[in-house]
Amino acid sequence: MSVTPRQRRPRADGERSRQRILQAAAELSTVEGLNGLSIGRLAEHVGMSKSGLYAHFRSKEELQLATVDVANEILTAEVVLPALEAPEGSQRLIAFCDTFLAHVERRVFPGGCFFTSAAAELSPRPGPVREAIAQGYREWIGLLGEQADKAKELGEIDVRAETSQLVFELNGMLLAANIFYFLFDDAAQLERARRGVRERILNSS
Amino acid sequence: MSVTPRQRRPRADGERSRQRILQAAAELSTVEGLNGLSIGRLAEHVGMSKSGLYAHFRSKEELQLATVDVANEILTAEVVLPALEAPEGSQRLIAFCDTFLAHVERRVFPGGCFFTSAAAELSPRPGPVREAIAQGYREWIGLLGEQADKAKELGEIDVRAETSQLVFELNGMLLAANIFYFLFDDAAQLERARRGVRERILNSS
DNA sequence: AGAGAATACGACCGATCGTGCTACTTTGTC
DNA sequence: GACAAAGTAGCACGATCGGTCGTATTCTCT
Repeated sequence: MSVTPRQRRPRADGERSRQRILQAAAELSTVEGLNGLSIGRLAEHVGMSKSGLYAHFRSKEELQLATVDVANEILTAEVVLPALEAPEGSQRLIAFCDTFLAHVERRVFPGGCFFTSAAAELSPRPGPVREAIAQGYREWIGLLGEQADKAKELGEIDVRAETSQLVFELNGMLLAANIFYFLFDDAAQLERARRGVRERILNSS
Repeated sequence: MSVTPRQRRPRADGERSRQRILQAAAELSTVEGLNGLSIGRLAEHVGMSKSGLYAHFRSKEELQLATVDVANEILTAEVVLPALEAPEGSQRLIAFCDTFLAHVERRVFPGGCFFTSAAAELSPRPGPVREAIAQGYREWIGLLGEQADKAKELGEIDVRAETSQLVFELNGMLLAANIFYFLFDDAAQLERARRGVRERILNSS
């Protein structure tokens, strides 16, 4: 029969180290890239030895997958949760976009949205890490879609508007704002997204 | 006084090699990344030795800058020129977007638009290479802006519409289509962009 | 308090990184 | 046809890559 693998409880200090590592990995990889970030530099950055790092992750890929997970948690805390204060429907839809752009501007990640840079880097490279990124993006798209549908129910936007199309366009503005904000070092890009989001939603009503 | 350095013409075969190298570099870097692409793999891919490759470029950065240049030329040939057949104004504006999306779908670059992936990778990394990418993008944005302005003159779109805002949103759709097309392996993303572009322009009239 | 797992380290592995140097072949110019 | 420059390969360098191993320390559970 299947045996319970008798997993050992991790130690408290180990869990703290693990978290420090993953936090740093999520931040650094928005600048260096998920693949470009090397174990050595990461270890040095958190003040550990490479081999000490390997006590927590058996391979670089396992580290990358865990990094995607904590990046997701950070995004939830910094972008999703704050937007839940807005009432459901188009207001919350706008709030999601605003909190997203705010987290870019506040440099929660030094190189912009983690999923944006990871998706751009890994989208042409099939494998488990790309799948994890894709899954994260699907959830985000789902969140936006939910509120778009809710907005239809509430009569805030036309029921004939196609949700997937609307969400695609909103996401496009967020993507462009994120990349061009850093490429041109120009905050006006964020402002254009904020304005575009509002007009696009208003135009669907 | 200053002496004319009596430069010799480069050899024809050398120029051919150089071109082969840069063509391969432009293609490979959309998958591996401009930084992730190593001299060794590139040399192997074009069937040369690393040192043979290095006769053409004094450093990796010089290779990257030259790669941006040829990528620009490829984009001009594959995206810009074909769109010039469309009449100026909103039609050519749409044509630019269509030929862009077509070049993504036709896999002119195996990992999607060169400038998109390069911008995502290098936008948080200041330096000459990022500046070259930014300059390339400025030219592209300029092209779109020209046609938007022309469309205003022709009365095809409302003169009160802000060109920079319109171009930003169009570009966002192209960006999103490019990345999500590869991330989700889903051609519907391209279709959404084609539709979104048309509706966005129509909505400005 | 003692046992044993979890954590962390330093040393080390083979491979590959970007980059020089040297030598040989090929080619354009006078 | 001579000669210099351009092109290419071979080889080697110091650094770093992802990863392993043996060992010492520290926490946690009984």
